[in-house]
Amino acid sequence: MERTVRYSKKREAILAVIRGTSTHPSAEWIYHQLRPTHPDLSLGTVYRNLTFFQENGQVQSVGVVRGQERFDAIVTPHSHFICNCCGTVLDLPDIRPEADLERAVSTQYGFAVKRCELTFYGLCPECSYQNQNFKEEPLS
Amino acid sequence: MERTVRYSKKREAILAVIRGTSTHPSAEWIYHQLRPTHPDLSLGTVYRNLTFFQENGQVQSVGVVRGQERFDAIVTPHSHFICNCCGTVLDLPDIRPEADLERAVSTQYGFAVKRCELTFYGLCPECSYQNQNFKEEPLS
DNA sequence: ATGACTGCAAAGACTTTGCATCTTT
DNA sequence: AAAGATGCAAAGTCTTTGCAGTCAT
Repeated sequence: MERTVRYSKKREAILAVIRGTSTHPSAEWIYHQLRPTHPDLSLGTVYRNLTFFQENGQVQSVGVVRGQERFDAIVTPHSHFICNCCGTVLDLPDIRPEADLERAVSTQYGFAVKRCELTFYGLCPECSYQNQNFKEEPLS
Repeated sequence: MERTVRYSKKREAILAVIRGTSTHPSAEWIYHQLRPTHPDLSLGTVYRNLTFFQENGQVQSVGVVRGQERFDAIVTPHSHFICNCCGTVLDLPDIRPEADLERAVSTQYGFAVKRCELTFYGLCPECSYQNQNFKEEPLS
């Protein structure tokens, strides 16, 4: 039996926050964003709804950056850049792996590919400028 | 002043385990692997050495899969497939994003790109076969 | 009225860290 | 002897979960 989904004001607000930002927010970020207008919101509810949205394909995980999972309301294929210094996650709308690759993985290896993530790591312009010493390895 | 690195038997053993497997192991996996031969090994030491190897470019993180960070001793560019069902991480030696893309990200966006990760998600052959129902659900 | 949704706080899972001890050089 | 590396356990972070109360249908 399918679960009946009910309306919830907080769920709506949480999704609106995710859709209204390009920061690829963490659960904590969403929580703090909503706290002023929803003083009784609980962090657990944010987590529960994030799971809900992922199961429903409304939100995708961008991966874990510095210990926190980051989310994205844009579920159409696109790539990301993650700054090793400040942890910022940015969209790269134009950058996309060849469509052939996904098919190649399916046929060559026999995998049922659902989706594909292309992520670049490095330094964003601000961090490159401010922090020349930060040359070495990812914090990711 | 640079830190002086000293030899350590356990460090050597840890690296050998990572290099000797294609499972893209987690800290816990490495720990259990070594426990029989090194009964006094501590999990903290595994973590400390994983950080060390990453800082030295001997090991790279493949990302966090089901809450555990996974590592890879192959640091040359290659892609991965991650099974949503069993969590297996597999190498895709032949699959590689176009070299142009990395350059494009640098020039178009002004990022200092250090590296790039291409990861495919889906079901591995075993899981596709065993668990047909699994494809119905838009899973995490 | 039913069962979905939530707040709260406790529990869980993974990782980091402080300190005394042991090792390498 | 000096400084790095480790064991141990405590602490830290992030996330999940149980339960009782609230809300949507």
